Amino acid sequence: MIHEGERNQSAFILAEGWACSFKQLADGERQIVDVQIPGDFLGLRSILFRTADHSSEALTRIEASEVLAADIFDSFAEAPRLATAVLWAASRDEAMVVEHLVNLGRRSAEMRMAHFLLELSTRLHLVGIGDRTGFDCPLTQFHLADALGLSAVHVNRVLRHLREEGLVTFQKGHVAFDDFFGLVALSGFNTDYLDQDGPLLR
Amino acid sequence: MIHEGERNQSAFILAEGWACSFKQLADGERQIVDVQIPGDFLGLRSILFRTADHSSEALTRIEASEVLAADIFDSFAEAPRLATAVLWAASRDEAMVVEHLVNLGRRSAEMRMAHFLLELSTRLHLVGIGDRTGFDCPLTQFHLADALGLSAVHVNRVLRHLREEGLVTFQKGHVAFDDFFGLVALSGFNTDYLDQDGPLLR
DNA sequence: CGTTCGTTTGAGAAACCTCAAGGTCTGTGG
DNA sequence: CCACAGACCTTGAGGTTTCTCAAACGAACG
Repeated sequence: MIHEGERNQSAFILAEGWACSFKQLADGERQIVDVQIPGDFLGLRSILFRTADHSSEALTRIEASEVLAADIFDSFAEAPRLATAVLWAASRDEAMVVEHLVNLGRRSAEMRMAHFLLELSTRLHLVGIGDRTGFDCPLTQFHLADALGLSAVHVNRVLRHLREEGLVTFQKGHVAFDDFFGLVALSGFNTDYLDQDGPLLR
Repeated sequence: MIHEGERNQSAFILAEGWACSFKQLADGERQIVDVQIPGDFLGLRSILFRTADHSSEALTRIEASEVLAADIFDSFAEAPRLATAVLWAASRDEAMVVEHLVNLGRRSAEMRMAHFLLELSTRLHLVGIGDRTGFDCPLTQFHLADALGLSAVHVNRVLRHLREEGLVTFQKGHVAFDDFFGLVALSGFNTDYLDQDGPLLR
């Protein structure tokens, strides 16, 4: 959908399915920057920049509406509030990346996993998918490894440990929260960076 | 200047000096998200969100001009291109955070350090400070540790090793590149995410 | 019925951390 | 001028986390 280094890319709004954005390193390693779920903007940075600085990939079959760069810029002239709204969306995106940065920089593997699953759950809940008991998740352990800066082997051990501790069970594409608040306590998860109730439109 | 959790914060444009934005964890650990140098926007996210999701701190004596949220939003109505420019600035900001994320997730301590110093050098050069031989830098090893997700002790060892390898010398507030291209090769540094030559204004 | 993809487990190694102790430099008050 | 405090840097020793390599297992699929 979006390829790092290519020019004149489009942005999309994801209507159905999951995708992820990532950066690939020269040695073949990759870092997943964010996961997109229905309702999310996809590739906004790649239209503002001449060349895309990241890649995107579908994780499931997806439905998305293309958003042309020209349409966005034109709309700013007609509806300034829309500019504020788009800026807000970009900022919320950045806030999530920042939280992921904190995750990688200052939390242990288990805290990272707990935090990641809780963020996903919260975001999915906002668009009406899943609940506090769990959610369906198409990510493999390899995806989790690339997102959390871990090896796939270690991801497996971390998941086993969280399961044995009675906190969360991630098997066969389903995340089941066995102790939601235990997970929150473990990870130090705080929804402030997600719970913004929309752009300030005066 | 900006405090996580507080409301109705202002944004600034840094005219002189250095600052950094960071997030503090419950256990006292902190993660530096980004360093701001002259010319950088500071706290844009904290005016779009009702409450600031991060804190900022001055690293030197600084001079900055306050930018009122209302002024920004009002200007969108009068000059739609300004909206595009601000959105572009926010996106460049995000691109840097993304690159830091890759740094923490997929690079070794030495590559992180090399990448970080090269990014700083490149950004400083863009505003006319420092050159390929080095630059003055007010960051302590504690700051580097908080930025790179390492312990201060390990930062010290990494710096020593890079110095012994003849790559870079960071002492007494000055970074001296002993082998600029060796550092670039080590870190896999690529300026694409910084070199955007300004917003696309048609 | 073999292949592929994802998961699971073990064993040993590497990277990084914590604790602890000194060292250097700078500013400050006596 | 000297003693002292505080901030920062440096080094050692030992411990923990996470990685790599290797092997095997199960489910899905042609």
